[in-house]
Amino acid sequence: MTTINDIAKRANVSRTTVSRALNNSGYVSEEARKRIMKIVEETGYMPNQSAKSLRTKRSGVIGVILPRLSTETSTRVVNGINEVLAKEGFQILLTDTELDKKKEIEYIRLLKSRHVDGIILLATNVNDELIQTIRDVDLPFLAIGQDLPEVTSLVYDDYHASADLTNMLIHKGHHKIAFIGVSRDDPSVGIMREQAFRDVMEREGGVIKDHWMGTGDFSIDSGYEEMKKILRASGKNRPRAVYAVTDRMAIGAMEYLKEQGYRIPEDMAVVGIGASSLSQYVSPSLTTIDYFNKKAGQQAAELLLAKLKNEKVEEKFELTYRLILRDSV
Amino acid sequence: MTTINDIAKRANVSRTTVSRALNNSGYVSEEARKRIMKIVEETGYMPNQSAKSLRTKRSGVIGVILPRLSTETSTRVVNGINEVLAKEGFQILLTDTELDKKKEIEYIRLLKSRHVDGIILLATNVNDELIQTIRDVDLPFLAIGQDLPEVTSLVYDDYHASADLTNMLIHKGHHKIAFIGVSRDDPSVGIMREQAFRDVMEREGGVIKDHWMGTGDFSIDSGYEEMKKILRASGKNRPRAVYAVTDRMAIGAMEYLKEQGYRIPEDMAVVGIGASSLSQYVSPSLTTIDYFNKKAGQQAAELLLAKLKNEKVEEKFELTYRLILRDSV
DNA sequence: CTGAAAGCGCTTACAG
DNA sequence: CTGAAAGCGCTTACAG
Repeated sequence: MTTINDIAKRANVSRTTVSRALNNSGYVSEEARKRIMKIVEETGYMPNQSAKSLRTKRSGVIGVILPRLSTETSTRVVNGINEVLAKEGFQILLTDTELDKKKEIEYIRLLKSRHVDGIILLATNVNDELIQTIRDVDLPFLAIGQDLPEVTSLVYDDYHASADLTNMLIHKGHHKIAFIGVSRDDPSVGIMREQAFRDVMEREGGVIKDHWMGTGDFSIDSGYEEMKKILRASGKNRPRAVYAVTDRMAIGAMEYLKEQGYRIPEDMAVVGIGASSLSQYVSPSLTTIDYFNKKAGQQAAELLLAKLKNEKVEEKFELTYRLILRDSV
Repeated sequence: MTTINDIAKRANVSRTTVSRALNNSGYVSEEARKRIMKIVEETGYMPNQSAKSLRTKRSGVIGVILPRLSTETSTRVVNGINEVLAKEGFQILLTDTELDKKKEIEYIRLLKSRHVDGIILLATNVNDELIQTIRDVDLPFLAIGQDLPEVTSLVYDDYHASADLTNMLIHKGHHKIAFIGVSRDDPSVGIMREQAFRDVMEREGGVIKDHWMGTGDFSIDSGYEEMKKILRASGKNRPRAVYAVTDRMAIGAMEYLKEQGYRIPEDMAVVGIGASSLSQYVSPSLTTIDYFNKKAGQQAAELLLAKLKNEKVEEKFELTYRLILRDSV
């Protein structure tokens, strides 16, 4: 492997000068610069980033922590992050917690030791140890999806999105709405979306029944199972709509309903959140909410870059959303 | 940031000993080890990976080069890679070429300069400069999806998969089959799948017409457009089935067909390749081929790990596939 | 405009 | 069992 010393020798200058030429720092005579660049070209020399990083304390790498690598939401966000970061010459070091909270903390530390310049976390929960760890590593940090105290956070407007969706259902004439949520460990999805649902239902005179409330785990299967449970527990008095807090669960619910011969939306309306590509092509197409995940990723990357440049950045950002009315309602 | 020197000082030993304790290399008295580990715990010390990597020439990072971050295929493969690698303590440095061939080469070099221990490339084409670059960087290397000469390659069995699919169509009574392929720059998808189609059609007495052959770009839209073109060019003599080389294009084709009032599969059968989740939930569900992408990623990671351990590894691996018969045929 | 020297935080022969 | 020293490949005051 060619090093800066090899280049220096061949160009008859010190490695100091090579470094300056390469980084456009300080004065280098045009002559020397040309000689150096020519040799760099010829040899295909690339500076050793570990050495550089050891010296400068910057690595050109941003750590990204995902709850799951294989969901469309994650992919879109990472896509947005990467688009912005790649343009600035940054690379992404990717980690996947597989929804294990311990790993979130572990990876934050690990990324620090790998000298990443900053971290973006797609957050799924909020807890003290997490906050503490983020404070400890003292790196430019950005959270997406949850409001982490004292951490720059980009949050989806879960409350209003959920409220809008519920309202829409009610104004379409549905007062009996089943709800498939997720664990309350996830404040954004598990608490905010449910709270908005309850608030609107109460305000608008909707009917909430305990056995119409299910709790899934984000998977299509869990949507299917919860729908089954809800219908079985309902007897004659059935809901006329079901609101699942994610598209995948909504699609699972639809599967069960179709199997049981329900017509959607005539017998039962279905809505989800996420605007997955699945939601568009499933039949009937699913009414859902688009959170513009890619844009969230882009914005997160831009904010992180601003932080790297020591620009002042606000602590909280609320993202926009859009209701997509389709055939399932 | 705590360094090995801080730990050494506090433990009253040299940093040599700390290093030995941390890496379980050489002798360290039980006493010293305990003292060191306690302090490591307390301080949450993590070795600086840049320094380590500079010294040892290993980084614990594997570079992954994707053609597109936002496709299900890529995601599944990366998922498989990550599952295996994370277990062994490796991280993934992710790069996305956005289907730009130049970037493939650029990123290989870049990853080398970042001291990755190995590279996995989801290959989309084969060209001399690429092969040359791979040879130049001289790193443990693995290609998935294309057969790269002299590079360890994991390839899908595109020929037989495509042949099986075509055969199945013919045995269902379809002799007039339209085909939506992609550019021949991509040998696996653009050449092999088409070749098998042509071979089987010829052998089995199928009807191939030039204006029934379209070329898309992997996108849903292109499937839609190619289907439109094909039907418009066909006049009265229409195909009775369409084989798109990817699920997304097949789904685009389905969209157009449905819009035009075709019944699927009665008026027109549709098949794709990829076993995307879309293919399962679209209506009617799409007959397709499952390439077990996640498993491919796992196997790639395992082979790379074997190479890192200097184990001998064969040069070519053919992956298996599975035909999934569903309602679109 | 240029270079010698120090130092980033590790590991690893080598010597004891 | 332990430590001093060298060195990985860079950058950056400092001096000229």
